Amino acid sequence: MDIGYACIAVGVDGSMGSCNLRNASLERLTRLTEQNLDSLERLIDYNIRSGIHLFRISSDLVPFGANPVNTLDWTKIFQERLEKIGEKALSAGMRLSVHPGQYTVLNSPKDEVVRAAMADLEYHNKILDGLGLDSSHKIILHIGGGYGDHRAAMERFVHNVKELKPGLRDRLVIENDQRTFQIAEVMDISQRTGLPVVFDLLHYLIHPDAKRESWEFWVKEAAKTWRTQDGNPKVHYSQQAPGRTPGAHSTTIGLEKFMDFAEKLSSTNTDIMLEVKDKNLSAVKCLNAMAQDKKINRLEAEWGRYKYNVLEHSPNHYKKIRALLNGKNSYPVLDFYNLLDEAMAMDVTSGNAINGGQHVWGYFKDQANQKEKIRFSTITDGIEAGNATIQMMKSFLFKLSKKYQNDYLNQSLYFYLS
DNA sequence: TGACGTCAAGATCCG
DNA sequence: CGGATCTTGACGTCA
Repeated sequence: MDIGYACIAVGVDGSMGSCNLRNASLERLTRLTEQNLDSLERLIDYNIRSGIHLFRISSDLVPFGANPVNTLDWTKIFQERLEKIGEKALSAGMRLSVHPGQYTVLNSPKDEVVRAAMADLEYHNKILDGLGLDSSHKIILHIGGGYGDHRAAMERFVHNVKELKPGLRDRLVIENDQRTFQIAEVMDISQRTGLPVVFDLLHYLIHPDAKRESWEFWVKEAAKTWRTQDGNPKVHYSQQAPGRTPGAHSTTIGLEKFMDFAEKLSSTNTDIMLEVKDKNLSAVKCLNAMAQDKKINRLEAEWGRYKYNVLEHSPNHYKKIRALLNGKNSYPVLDFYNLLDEAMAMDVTSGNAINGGQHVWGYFKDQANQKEKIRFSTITDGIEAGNATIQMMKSFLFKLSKKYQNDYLNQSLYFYLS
């Protein structure tokens, strides 16, 4: 079982640059694509360092990659680059995927929308082809609109899938959505197209099938649709953000619920793609929860990254977690993350923020110059007086961390989470 | 016609 | 002028 996350990672320079249609010159598109490949490689490197073997590549990799305005032969131009990145991921045992969003509608009654969807699928397929990946690296697609007649809409989907070229079709996987096509309908389309099914748990909970079969049932049924050449079955897992509109993803994954889910899958070789705001952070959390080697150093490494965040949220939790990790022979993964999540959900008071900032300042106070010393005390005084912000303090400390090349702080999440 | 979701570019505001 | 904050863009469907 592999556990992964989508598109971007907290603490990694992996953002995808874009531009608007008006100034999408070929020069700009070339430059952006090159920068985005740099970002992709940094993300892959991070995944390898972190033991993450499942990752979704952002659709923004090539700006306007499916738009006629982009006439770049980018798979040729960046062929070497793509192959190098693909090889790196493959040799680390990584499984990659892409996921066109809600606006890629293959079953539209409008010809031009279908053509655009096909172009978009071609674009996504070119990413995976360019990276040199086989058909176990998937393109996950929703069915599309209902148009007041699901039967006809499903018929159009089945018909249009058959129009796709074989190399692309071999990569395609279909997913249940939270609005229109529930899992039983998607399974029906799978029967008629041979496409494997990604079961999305949260979509199912919001929009279940008419017979209300259990999710355990559907996970098993969906797993049967995956052939050998498709690789391991895959599910999407997310949790509802409390008090937000149904389907909104939670900021982080609650571990008890996740472990209940994952333990029921553990014998099936199913991969779990997390959809959650804190991305890689939850992936590492869930990997640690399911780890075979229950070594405390996993949690200690996490603590090293989170400790100053915890301190600025709650000194009390900071103490509790330190005490928890003193028992060197145990592996209190659930207690650890429960305390961590509880702390991170608390409001940051200015007093606690300054306290946290002063701990971090401790790394620099001997090497800092006079101007920097004055600046730090001006900011901390200013926070109490109301004319400086916690953000100002943290971005100043971030500058110092980079300037003085503090490796321990540079891998900390202190500068990336508020 | 706007809401939906997502991210970053672009625009504007602030001291 | 630099940094923080708001708005826009790109996509298609549906109320």
